[in-house]
Amino acid sequence: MNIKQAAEMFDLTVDTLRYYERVGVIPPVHRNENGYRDYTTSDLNWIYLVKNLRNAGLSVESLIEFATLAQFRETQNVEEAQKQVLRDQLKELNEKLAEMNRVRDLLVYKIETYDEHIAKFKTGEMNSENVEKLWERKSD
Amino acid sequence: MNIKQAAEMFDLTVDTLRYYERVGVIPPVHRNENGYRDYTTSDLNWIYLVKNLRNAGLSVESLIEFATLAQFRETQNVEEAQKQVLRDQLKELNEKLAEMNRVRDLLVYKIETYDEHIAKFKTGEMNSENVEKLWERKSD
DNA sequence: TCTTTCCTTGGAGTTTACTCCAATGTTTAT
DNA sequence: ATAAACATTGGAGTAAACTCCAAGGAAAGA
Repeated sequence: MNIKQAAEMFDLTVDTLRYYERVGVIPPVHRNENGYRDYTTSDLNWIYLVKNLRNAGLSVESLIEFATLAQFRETQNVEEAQKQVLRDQLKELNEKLAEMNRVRDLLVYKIETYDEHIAKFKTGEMNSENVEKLWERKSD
Repeated sequence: MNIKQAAEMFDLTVDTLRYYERVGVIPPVHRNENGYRDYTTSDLNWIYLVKNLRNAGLSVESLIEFATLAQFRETQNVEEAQKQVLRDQLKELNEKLAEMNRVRDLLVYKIETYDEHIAKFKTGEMNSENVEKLWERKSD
């Protein structure tokens, strides 16, 4: 499968796919005689996992760590090392989930109470002067 | 309370606090006779909420939308409009949570099965050539 | 064959969210 | 009174993660 098809498959751009390969988020993809990338099922599986982990908020850097780990550890236990990285990322993810659940509860509380500190804006202390660039509509 | 104390209270820098005010994430803070900011409890409550929502992954842009909404709607129902924005952010948050839960399940599955596409790295297809900048250790 | 559409690379540009700096003024400590 | 430690602003710089571009080669359709 060529790069365009692979990109479409995961709703990524070809640039992103090349970028991921360049920085080491996904392993080097095999090329045909003209140097064109030819994505295998294995490659597509990688991309699928990477896309999911990125969506979940994991950094490109930690995905690179996962992807390159095997090369830089002089260990017999590459598989175990890699599984450990996945476990680390799972732990990260679980922590993020816990934090987000906490914030959701806070938000629910704020909506229910709509308390004084939210009502501050009613006093007109907020104005367009205060807004640097977004919603550029000064005095219309 | 001065800006340094406020920053310390939430483990933010004074620059970040000024930045938030400048772009409209928090309302303008009252100044004393010399133009120094003096944070009220209301301001601190704002900062607390903002910090939490940022931690949960909401963008600065959407926080600005929340903060400035009241000014740009010629509505009597400012409170209702603001509550609606909070509800929208809650919805966003819930969607993110659902997605992250899904990814967590995927990760658990990958760890359990450690399947073929992860094992690809064992073949040595990954090398330092592939790693652009991180872990800069080309043949040491 | 020619035009369109793909592919390659290296490198430059963009966006988001800060983060730092210079120049300058104020408050606090010695 | 003078130094240290605060404060202010406008604007420049930075890191992460793309995103775009130029120059050129390859493949597929009319």
